[in-house]
Amino acid sequence: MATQTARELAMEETRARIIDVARELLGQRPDAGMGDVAAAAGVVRRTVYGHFPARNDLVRTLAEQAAGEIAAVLEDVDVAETPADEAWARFVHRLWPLAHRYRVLLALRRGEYGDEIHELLGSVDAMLATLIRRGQNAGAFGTHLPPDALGRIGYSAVFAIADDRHGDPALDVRAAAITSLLVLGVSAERAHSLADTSLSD
Amino acid sequence: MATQTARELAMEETRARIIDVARELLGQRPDAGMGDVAAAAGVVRRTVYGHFPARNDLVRTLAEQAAGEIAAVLEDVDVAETPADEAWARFVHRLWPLAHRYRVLLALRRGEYGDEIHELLGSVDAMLATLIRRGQNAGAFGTHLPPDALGRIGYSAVFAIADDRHGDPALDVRAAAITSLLVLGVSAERAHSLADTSLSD
DNA sequence: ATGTCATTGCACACCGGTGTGCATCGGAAG
DNA sequence: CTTCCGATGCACACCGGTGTGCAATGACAT
Repeated sequence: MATQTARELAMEETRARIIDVARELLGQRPDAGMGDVAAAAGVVRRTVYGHFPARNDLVRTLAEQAAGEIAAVLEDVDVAETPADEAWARFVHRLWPLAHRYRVLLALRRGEYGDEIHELLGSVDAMLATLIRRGQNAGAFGTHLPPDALGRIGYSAVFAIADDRHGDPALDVRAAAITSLLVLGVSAERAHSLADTSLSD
Repeated sequence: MATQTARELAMEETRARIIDVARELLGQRPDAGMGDVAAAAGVVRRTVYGHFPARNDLVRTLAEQAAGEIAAVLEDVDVAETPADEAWARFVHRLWPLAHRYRVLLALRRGEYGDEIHELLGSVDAMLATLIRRGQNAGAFGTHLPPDALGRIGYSAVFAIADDRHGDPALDVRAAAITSLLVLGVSAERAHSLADTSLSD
């Protein structure tokens, strides 16, 4: 019902491929140019401009996708019935593949592409802070930092580990879950237990 | 015995001022140009090139200073007699002013200025890993990550907090110490105790 | 007083990335 | 078969930053 003609399909496929390689390429080299993106997508520079009039439009699309996916995961995981620390553990496990997929977020987060785009991540931060606050009120998380900061730091720990480790994914995600839980003030025992039980989820 | 003439002194003063503002400016905006640096130093662009033939020379100087100062602190603090976790707490307290001074390090660390400069930070990483390994062997730190990675992540946590918090320095450094100790697998009680006793040091 | 030399204030050439214009091709749509 | 239209391959202008060249200035050294 949405699209029909093989033409439109092929066009969307091209656009999708551009987005894919851009996410990958800008993740590794945030200052890559439109020419690099085009080459990686097996397309001519001019064609990229056909889909994205300006570089910023491309980046914004990436940011929107990332923020959307992460927000969806967070919303899905942060239900009032589950303890906050368990919700966080689940969050990290489901965030993990995205953390690699959206290495661009590292660049986005530090505002490398301007404020407009940086603010797209704002809603994620807000949701994160809410979860953290809930955990602090329940005594599950520490209060060595206010909720919003604790959320950002815990979140950045996950990305830092994703950026650092490139071994067995199963081992790495476990390390990320444990470490980020420790950041939030969860005890080592509880952190290990959560990381293990969330694996079988 | 080193330098005498007022001329040479004034020149060194100019050079020092350029370095100072460059550290500050590139810390906030890593992509600032030589023109920006010059303007901030109250000098003409051409003069900056007089002291630093290429932009990279300026950045390298900054990186060398930063690596040197941090290595000095680390060497000073990591003595075999003190428990590793206490050494870390002291390290964070003395690193804290530098973390603000050398916000450039954030950019350096992610290799934004090329590999050559990135490697200047290598010795710091190595010293960090040694300290962590000592702590792990003594049971003071966790083993959820290998020593080198744990060192980098703990270190990056400190910088992440420095980047995030800009309130009361005394409170912020305490939060940074506690949080980074938690990352290393130190218990919350011990972390708080270390953060407090290191304050009176 | 004379010379030295860091700094100045231009001038430039160069480069790489951006974004646009336009004629062209070729396959799908009608 | 003709029309449509996305992709191509050029062209180009523009911009901002880099690094250099050089004459002029003026403070300091001798």
